[in-house]
Amino acid sequence: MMDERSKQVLYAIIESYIDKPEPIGSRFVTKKYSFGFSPATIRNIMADLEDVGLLAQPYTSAGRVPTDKGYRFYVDSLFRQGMEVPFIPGRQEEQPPFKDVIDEALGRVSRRLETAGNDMAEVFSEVTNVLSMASRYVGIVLPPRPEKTTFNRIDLIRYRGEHVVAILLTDEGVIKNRIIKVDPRLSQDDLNRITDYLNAEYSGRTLDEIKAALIRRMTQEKALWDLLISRAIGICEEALSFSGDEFFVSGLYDLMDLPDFADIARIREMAKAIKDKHMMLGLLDDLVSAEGVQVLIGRESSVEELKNLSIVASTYKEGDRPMGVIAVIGPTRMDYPRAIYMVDRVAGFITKALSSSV
Amino acid sequence: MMDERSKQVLYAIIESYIDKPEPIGSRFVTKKYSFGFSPATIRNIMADLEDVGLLAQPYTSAGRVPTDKGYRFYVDSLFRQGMEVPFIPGRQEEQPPFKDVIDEALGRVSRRLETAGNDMAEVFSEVTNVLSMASRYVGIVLPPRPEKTTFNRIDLIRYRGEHVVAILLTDEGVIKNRIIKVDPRLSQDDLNRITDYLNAEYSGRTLDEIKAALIRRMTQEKALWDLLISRAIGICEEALSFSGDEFFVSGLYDLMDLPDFADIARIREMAKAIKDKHMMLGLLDDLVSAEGVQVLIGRESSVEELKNLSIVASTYKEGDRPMGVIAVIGPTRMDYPRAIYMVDRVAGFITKALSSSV
DNA sequence: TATTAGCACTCACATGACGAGAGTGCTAAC
DNA sequence: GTTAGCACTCTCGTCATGTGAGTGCTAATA
Repeated sequence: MMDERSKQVLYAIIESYIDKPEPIGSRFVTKKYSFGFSPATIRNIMADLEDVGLLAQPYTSAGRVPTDKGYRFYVDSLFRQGMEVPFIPGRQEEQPPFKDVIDEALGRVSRRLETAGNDMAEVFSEVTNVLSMASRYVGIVLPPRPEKTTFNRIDLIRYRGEHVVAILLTDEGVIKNRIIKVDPRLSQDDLNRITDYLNAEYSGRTLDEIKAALIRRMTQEKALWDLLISRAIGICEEALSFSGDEFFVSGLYDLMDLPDFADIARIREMAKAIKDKHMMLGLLDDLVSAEGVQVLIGRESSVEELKNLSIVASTYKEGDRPMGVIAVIGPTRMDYPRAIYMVDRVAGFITKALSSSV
Repeated sequence: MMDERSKQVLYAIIESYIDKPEPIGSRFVTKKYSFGFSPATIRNIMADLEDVGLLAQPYTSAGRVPTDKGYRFYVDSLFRQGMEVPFIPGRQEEQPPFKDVIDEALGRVSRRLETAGNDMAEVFSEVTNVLSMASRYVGIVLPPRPEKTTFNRIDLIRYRGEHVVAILLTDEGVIKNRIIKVDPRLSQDDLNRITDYLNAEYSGRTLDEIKAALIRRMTQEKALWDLLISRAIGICEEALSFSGDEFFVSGLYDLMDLPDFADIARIREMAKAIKDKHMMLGLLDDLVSAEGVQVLIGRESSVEELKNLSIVASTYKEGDRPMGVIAVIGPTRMDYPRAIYMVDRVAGFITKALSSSV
């Protein structure tokens, strides 16, 4: 096991490197902190840390740089210490208090939303901005997977001849509309009867369940039911079929200002990775079941494009059901305490918004 | 006035430069085309073209590069010739026929939309992608300014206690929903009466007109009207108040692959410019009234951030009313014939989609 | 035994010199 | 009016060189 001193040196290097992405030398460490040792001693410690794979040298006789494993060690220690930044002798606390930033931003959002009455689409979009602003990295918010949401009601409105607009409301405040074609002979009365039926039948169940139920019905008893209901089922089927592969992203451009993305190849790689909705969804979807804030550092995600990026994610819930995921993406050299705090706060905010709106 | 030969040399240089953004030398021109003159003669012509400001030299004794004015000359000649690319002796026609690209893409979109029944939000999103793919630059689509759209009907649906969801349908297929707070004592019957009233009163008028009418009423006769109607007006007011400062953008990342954005500063500048919704809206909004395809080259837009970018834009219409704008943004060194063609086609497509859906 | 001073060594990076190459402008000949 | 010829200019890549930051190792020190 590593002794306390080695850890402190590791943390010092990580923090310094996060602050400025240049290889950290032994002399620098002694100057910035007050370990009470000479550079030579620090050098020995650094060599040891390199041996265990927590630090790396970009080239012989340069300063040291944290490895993914080093960040992992640091983050794990953060979690063990209840997110308190570890002690390092002589550290200057120059950090502006980032906790106020998010308080203020979320306060503004909730005030703004009061008038809008918790339209969740608004919430998600606003909150994505807040997340990226506050973390200074890319903010991502996955709205509730449509299938997990709870059917509140559906309405059908005649629209231009043979179309109806199906408006689907869920308990979570998510609203979907779809234009679908229907038999032009259906009157608004017919439509009303259909919606009455659907609302009575399915209210309070998740869209997942409803889909399953619909399929069962359509196969089992297809000829038996009366025309209206079979139509209702068809319409409902159509209304429930949306892709659900959308999510909110914000802050991509600000990320470009980081020195980590000084060369164009990196920017492109990053943009490509984040644009890859499919991969992103797969990755974040896996986290929906997890508890608390999750951190994926560089190669840990085993996605080649993300090798230089870290993800800090958390689920938000409705009651005790996890509904969706929010995340911050930034360079592996990320201000983890800040990012973790932001993600946690924002996830809490959404959870609260969801429960208060029921 | 310039003689034919000078023009051809200008066009040759512009086309060559568009093909590959490196200063074009006299020798190169004689090799690639067959003017039948020696490099020395071409040099003389080039010097003349530089004198009138159509070409520029990055540094003494480098090849020539087109200026904004040069592109403008080229584009104007395109317009004069009905978009036919000008004649240049000995040009190889190696261009793959780009007209097929867009045909194919738009075909796919319309097939896809048939089932979805012309949900305009879908149309705009799809079409933005097509535009950026086909042009290979950034595609931008401004949906109809909400105020210009025509009220079709409004529906109010009770939702969780004191909220109602207001669903606003326009003739243009644009659907807006807003959650608004209402007096909880209003029954669904009351709501129905309100919508009946609003639908009867305002159907077929533009949201602009309606807003004006609402304001007139609210001030003029506020106490006189019965409670329900005053409520109806209040709700309608709320339902009509949305920002409308959103637009669709696609293809920003592909733009980064262009050699024009080889250095990071340019990318950042570009991203910033395009992200600046306010500026963008202002710029494009001005074009709504214009006829046909508009081209803004570099500094012509008099927006500092756009000095290296060109915009090719066109309005789409509903009937003869211009509803919104689409545009392609790329480097001033843009394949103008292609971009103009794409913008024109896509604008036509949207116009058709709008009219066929009425 | 842990720490440190001293020192030789390594490597990236900035600087400047240099030559090759592309392209020009000009002049004189065609 | 056109072109060949030529001197000239400027960029860019390469190479040599020096500097500085930082290391690892060894021997001296507390």
